[in-house]
This record gives sequence, C-alpha cells and structure tokens, in this order.
Amino acid sequence: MRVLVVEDDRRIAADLERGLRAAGYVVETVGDGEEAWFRGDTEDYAAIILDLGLPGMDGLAVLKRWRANDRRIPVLILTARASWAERVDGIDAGADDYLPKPFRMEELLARLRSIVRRSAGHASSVISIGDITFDERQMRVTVRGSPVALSPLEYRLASYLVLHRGRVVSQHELSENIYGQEDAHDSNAVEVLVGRVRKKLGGELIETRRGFGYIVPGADA
Amino acid sequence: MRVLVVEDDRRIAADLERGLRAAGYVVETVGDGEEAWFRGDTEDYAAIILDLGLPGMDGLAVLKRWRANDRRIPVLILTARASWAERVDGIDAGADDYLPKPFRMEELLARLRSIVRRSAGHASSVISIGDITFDERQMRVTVRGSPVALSPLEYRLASYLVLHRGRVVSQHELSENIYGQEDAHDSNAVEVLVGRVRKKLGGELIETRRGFGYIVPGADA
DNA sequence: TGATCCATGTCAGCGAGCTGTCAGGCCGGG
DNA sequence: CCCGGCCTGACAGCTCGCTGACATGGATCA
Repeated sequence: MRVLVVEDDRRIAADLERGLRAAGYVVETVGDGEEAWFRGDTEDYAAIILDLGLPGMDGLAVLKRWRANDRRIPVLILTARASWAERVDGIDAGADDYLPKPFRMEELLARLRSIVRRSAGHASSVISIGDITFDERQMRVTVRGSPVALSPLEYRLASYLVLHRGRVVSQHELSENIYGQEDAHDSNAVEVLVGRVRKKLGGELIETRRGFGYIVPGADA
Repeated sequence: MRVLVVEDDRRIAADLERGLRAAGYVVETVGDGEEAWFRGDTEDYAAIILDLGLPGMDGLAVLKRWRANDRRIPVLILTARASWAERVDGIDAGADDYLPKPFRMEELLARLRSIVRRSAGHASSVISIGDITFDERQMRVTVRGSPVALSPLEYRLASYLVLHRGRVVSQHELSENIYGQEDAHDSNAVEVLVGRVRKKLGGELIETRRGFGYIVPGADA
C-alpha cells in the first residue's frame, strides 16, 4: 500500500514516515506544493496525506487541481489551523477527511484506513484472467479451478500486476510495492520472483516488455 | 467477538459491559456521539449497541452517517423513549434491531446474537462445518455429536474464524477481536491458541495461509 | 491459609518452505 | 557477432508457524 505524504516540516514528516512504515505502508514524502501536485497527478497512491501550510503552492490549491483533473485518490488533510471554517473549505475542495494537529498516530492510521476502505468501494474481490482466478478474500489463486499455492511475495507480485493489468509495470515499481523500500539495490530478485510465479500460473499471464518491465494483458489491451 | 457500546449513562454502560463480558464479548464503550461515529467508522466491530440519547451528536445522526459511508456493521438501538414513531425512525436510519429500556440482559444478548448472525449470513445460530457443530447460543461445540470442552479464549478464536469462514483472517485481526485493542506486542499467543483448538477440533478446520493468516474454508470456497 | 486445578502466556527448539544470491545460459537488438 | 537484459536451476540462510514444557495467576475448596 503506497502513500504520499505532503509535509514541509521535516520533523513531522519523519514522524509520519516512521509511523506509516511501521503500519506496513510504503511511504513517499514531498515538501512543496508543486512537487506534490506533480506526484499526485502522475503516480498511483492508495492515499495522500496533505498538509495545508506549504511553500510553493497552497495545499488546498493542490487538492483542487487534482480533483479538477479527475484524480479520485483519497486525501487526508492535516493542519494546525483547525478552525471549523477551514474544515468546511477542505471538505468542499474534495478532501475525504480532516485531522487537526497535533494528532495521535493511531488516530491518523484509523482515519487513513477508513478513507482507503471507502474509496476501494465495492469492487468484487475476485478477478479472473483467462483460466486464472484471484480471490483477494481467500488470498488464493486457482488455475482452471484447482488451487495453486503462492508464497506471500509471489502473491503480492501477481496481485499487483493483475490489479494494474493493461499497464506496463517497471521492475522498480514492482520492488517498491512488494518490498516497500526505495533502495534500488541491484538484484534480480524480482526476475526470480516473476519466474516462480510463471512456473506456477503458466507463462502467458505475465509478459515481458524488454527494457521496460512486465505487463499482464488487460481488458483494454 | 468485539462489540462497541455507545451509552452516556455510566451506570447502564457498566451494566452492559459486565453482561456482555460475561457472555464472552470484548467490549469497548464510548460516551459521546462524535467519538462513537469515529470509532464505528474506523474500527471493526461485530456489532454496535447504540443509545439514542447522547451528548455531542444524536445517536440517529451517528447511525445515518455510518450508513452513508457504507458501514454495514449491525446496530442494535437502545432507548428509553420507546414510541412507535421513533422506532420507525431508527429502522429507517438503518438499525438492525431495537430494544426499549428497561430491558433484561438476556433479551439483549439474544437480539445481539440474532443481528450478528444475520449480518454474517447465517439463518440459525447453529453452524455446521464438516462434522463439527457450533452452537452460538449455548457456546457449545460438538465433534461428531460428542461435546468438546473449549476454554473461553479457544471458543472465541474458533467462533470468530467460523463466523468469517471463507475469508483469510490475519493474526492481528484475531488478537484484536479476541483480546480487545491491546498493543500488538510480539507474542505467539495466537499461534498457541490455534494449536490448542486444532488439537481439540481436528486439524482440518483451520488452515494456515503462511504469511497472511488463518482461514476456515467456507461455503463459498 | 494452603493445596490444587485450570486457563493462558512465554519460551526454546525444530522443520518446512520461502527467498535472495549467484552463475551460467538464452535471446533480441544493434 | 557481441552486448546487455532477462531467465533458470541450485543452494544456503533464514523466517514463520508449530509444538511441548514450563511459569503464572486466578478460582475453588478443604
């Protein structure tokens, strides 16, 4: 689960990163509005935590620009100025929830869970591609009806690719989302993982785009 | 089984807690509407017992906000003002059942079982899986007809997994629902508990999904 | 008060299987 | 033909969950 933190105060940002990572999120942090807008507009996050007091571009303006561009990523607004009027402004601009500083990490995590869950909506938890079926509820994959045992990492990789089917996913993006570390240590761990998944699910599911990454042919492909 | 009690009268709240705990529930109590809404929106409970006369935010308003956010947790409304009109309001707002004060604890427990069962999709309070039978009302388990003595915690664990069969349940979710919100200190208590339940009920009931959690194979599997 | 039992948490050891690394082979593109 | 990216089999280290043994602590009863 990838989360973008937009916060210019280094100390608070560091606290957030630590807490979120401990809760299992993959965290990226930016400190100014322009950069935040760009990242939020071009990358995929499960949620964005947005501080309102920013240099560069005001947080509310950033949020409004995302919404104007049809970005539906759930946004949790964070601010010291917790007046009621501002809260209304935030909700009007399209925020999904609002948290005044100072806050307890637990509460932030709870609200984050809440908005992520809400935005995940009610998509079916079963995805079928060819004769392969993914069941998120059971964390189980079946090929032609018979269950296949995937290890945790294999499952995460396959699940991520299937969730983003129809799009090329780079090795770097994969390792970020599977391992949650930015360290691009040279290793062929991802390649090995892809190989193992292919052996279990059949070679046609994941295609290689030499030089770019991997893709699961999707509905729009 | 985790239950949220929303009640501002300390005496009644204490009574409820005592009765519910005796019946094997993990109980959390809040006394005002804002807090109730937040908890109900961000935490997972098997059911919520909601008093209508609240400070902060009216009980009905809280309930409506949960439902607007697609929270389907079963809610049992509790109120002194037991007029027929109000009852209709409660049901309209999305309550699952309605209990006028004063009430007898037994009746509350019965209604609670009923709405929990209904929300889990079971018609009766007896659930059979293979040759194992769960009787939620009597808190008894039988294997091939002969009763098996489960300790309170063992029963809670087995019961929670059975109620959510067909879904992978993480160790974390289990310990939350068995012990209440205690900090997840590293401990293998859940693993030990699973082992003990398996020894008594047979090893096939609970499957391990390494790295994810446990699952009781369900009807929809 | 002390003996005893039962429920439950803790700990250490164990084993299966997960996973990163590496070496070598394959293959497509220049 | 070579090069760089990708694949694959082997393997060693390690993680996770299981299990038996023990400690603790509350309840019961003499």
